[in-house]
Formats: sequence, structure tokens, C-alpha cells
Amino acid sequence: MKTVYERTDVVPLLAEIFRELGYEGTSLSRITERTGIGKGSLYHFFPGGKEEMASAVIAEIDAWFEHAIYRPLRNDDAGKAIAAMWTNVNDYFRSGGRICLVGAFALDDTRERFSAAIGDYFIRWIDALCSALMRAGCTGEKAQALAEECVSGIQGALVLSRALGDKTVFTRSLETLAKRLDAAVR
Amino acid sequence: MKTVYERTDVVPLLAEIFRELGYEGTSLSRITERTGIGKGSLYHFFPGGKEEMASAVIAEIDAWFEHAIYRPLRNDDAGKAIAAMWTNVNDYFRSGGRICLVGAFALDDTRERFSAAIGDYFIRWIDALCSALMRAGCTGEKAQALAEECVSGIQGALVLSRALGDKTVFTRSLETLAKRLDAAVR
DNA sequence: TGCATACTGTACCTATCGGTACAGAGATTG
DNA sequence: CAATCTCTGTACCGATAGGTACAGTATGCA
Repeated sequence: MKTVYERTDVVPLLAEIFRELGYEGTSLSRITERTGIGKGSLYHFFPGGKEEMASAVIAEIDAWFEHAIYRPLRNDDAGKAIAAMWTNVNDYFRSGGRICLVGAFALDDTRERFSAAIGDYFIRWIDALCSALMRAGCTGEKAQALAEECVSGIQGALVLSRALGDKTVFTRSLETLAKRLDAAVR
Repeated sequence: MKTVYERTDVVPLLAEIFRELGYEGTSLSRITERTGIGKGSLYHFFPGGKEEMASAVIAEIDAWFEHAIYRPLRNDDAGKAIAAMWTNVNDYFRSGGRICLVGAFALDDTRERFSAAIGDYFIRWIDALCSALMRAGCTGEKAQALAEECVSGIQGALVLSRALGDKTVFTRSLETLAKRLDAAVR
């Protein structure tokens, strides 16, 4: 028996590996070892090699956030979209058990390879949240500051909860941030 | 002419390289390329190889924070120590131009190698800040939450400012956090 | 001055890195 | 059924990884 993959199947598997090992820490042999997918298949789907694999992963993550978080924040009822953001973020990051690939890539030299996509991911998150906050009654300045603080706070919470090996740090941080938005809006 | 190093001279040079390239991204040849220090010297100072180099770097960073930030927070006048923390943090991280090596190591698999030291660095920071806040009049619960929020917030600000390539994100975040502590204390 | 110690450069080792080439297997289509 | 297209496994490539061995050069101290 022999498993046949499509590109679509492979990207999420790659995502988990890049997330855990980082860009430099991810080797083709580790990918094969953990997924069973050989070089032949990998280079068939991603002729650009490792860099294209990571690019595809970032693009998929970006698309998920766009659909599940950014678009609702921009278009739907502000209060509901913000509430949905918190539950989606908590689920996506497995209550602190999963890190943010995009944030991790931003920290080291890997950033140079993907700086445009990395910047975009965060700027669009902040802009979308800012838009929701303004529709909910915040002034532009206040909304911008709060949005930045939330996105930054989520990243910090991921770092700290992983550093301490304590997921409750993440969930607690999320609650604090959510309350702060709530207080600013009502 | 020939430069002769001591271990003490080498550690800060290594620190900057690990910071920029990450643990996996740092190779011995890159170290030699950027410092002029050859393998002979490196393995003389660090017989345990790359892992011992990174360990030494973490230990030095930890010692710096202990001396410049944690100890004052625990022992000196609370208000002054907190104020000093903010300026020291801003200087140390070059207003967002430099990342936190310990936080970066926490994010990927590198964490497994240094988890004890990583956890320690953050737990001691939080404890020290918590102690200062309590001496300044906060209740234990409130102090703990604020301390966690500040340390986490600094990490998030580093991630976000680097992701956006915008140092003002970092300095602005620091100001917001500082004001929040100030408000809680007075 | 002589000797031990601290440091450095070079040559070399094996394992693995990312990447390429390509023939063959399976399914899809005419 | 034949031809085509998509996917896969294997064998390879040169380059570089981390690490070792060791002779040579400074340096500090008696």
C-alpha cells in the first residue's frame, strides 16, 4: 500500500514541523521522518525547496486568519467579531500549547526571507481589530493603541507560557486582554 | 599580529550571533566568519561545543539581568527600581532593535536543551517585579498579575516591533506598560 | 632564561544538509 | 487499451554541519 498526497494535504503537516523546529531546525530528513513523505514528493509539490515549503505554510496560516479573524473583524458586528477572535485565538494556539509560526520567524534571521509576509500578517491583524474597535465606539487613536496592545500581548503570552511550560499563563493573559477591550468599548 | 582571547571576551560576541541567527541557524563557520575566532579557540573555551556556548551565553544574560534588574527590584526602593527597570530594558533591547535570546529559544525545539535556564530567567523576573509591586502597595494577587503582564508584554513588543520592522512599536508598548504599573502603584 | 600553561590554526573525520535526476507506479482520460 | 499525467522512491551530488587531533605559538611565572 502506498499513500498518495496532494499539495493541500502536505501544507498543514509541514506547518506543524516548522512550528516546532523553526525554519533552520527543520530539515528535509526530519520532514520525511515525521510525515513519511519523501523528497521526491516534496520537490514535486514545492520545486522551490524548503523556502517554498515555508512560504506555502505562511500563506495558509495567513489565509486561515483572514477568513476566521480578520474578515469578521472588518465586516461583521464588532462586538461579536471581537468575542469570536478571542475564542478562535485560544483554540488556534491550543490554549498556549502551540506557538505562532509567523512571530517565531520574525525573531531570527529567518525574517529576512519572509519579511513582507510577516509584516503583512500582523499589520492586517492590527488594522482589522482597530476597525472593529472604532465601529464599537473607540476613537481612532485609542483603537489603534488597543489593537497593537492585544496583538503584541498575544505574542508575549505565547512566549511566556512556553518559556514557563505553563499554559495557564496564556489563558490568563487572554482573559486580561479581553477584559481590557471590553472596558474600552462599553 | 594575532589576537588572543579569553572566555570572557568571547561570550558577548557569541551572544550577538545566537541572537540574530537562533540556535540552529548559528554554525561554527558563521561564528568564525563574524568574529575571526577559529574552531581551535572555540573548543578550547567551550569543550562541550555549540551547546556549551549557548549555555554560557544564557548564563551571562541571566547574570546581567540579575544584577541590573532583578536584585534592585527585590532589594532597593520599589519605585526607583521599577523606573530603572524600564530604562534598562529599553537600553538593553536597543529600543526594540535587539531581541530577547531567552524568549526566542523558548519558542522552538531549542527550548528542550535549555528549559531549566529559560524558565528560571522568566520566573525570577516575574517574582522580583512582583516583590517590588507589593512593597509599593499592591496586593499579592494584583502584583502577580501585573508582573506577568509586564514581562509578557515586553516579549510581545519585541516580537511585534521586529515583525513590523518598527521600533516605535516597542518604545510605545514600554510606555503603556510603565504607565499601567504607575497607575496601580500610586 | 626556561618551562608550563593558555591559546590558536590547520587538517581531517563522519554525518547530514538542501537539492537534482530519473525511472517507475497509479490513476485518469481519450 | 494506450497514452498521459501526477505522484513517489532511490540513488546520487557537492557543500557544510559539528566535532576531534595536534602541532605550533604566545604568555606568564619561577
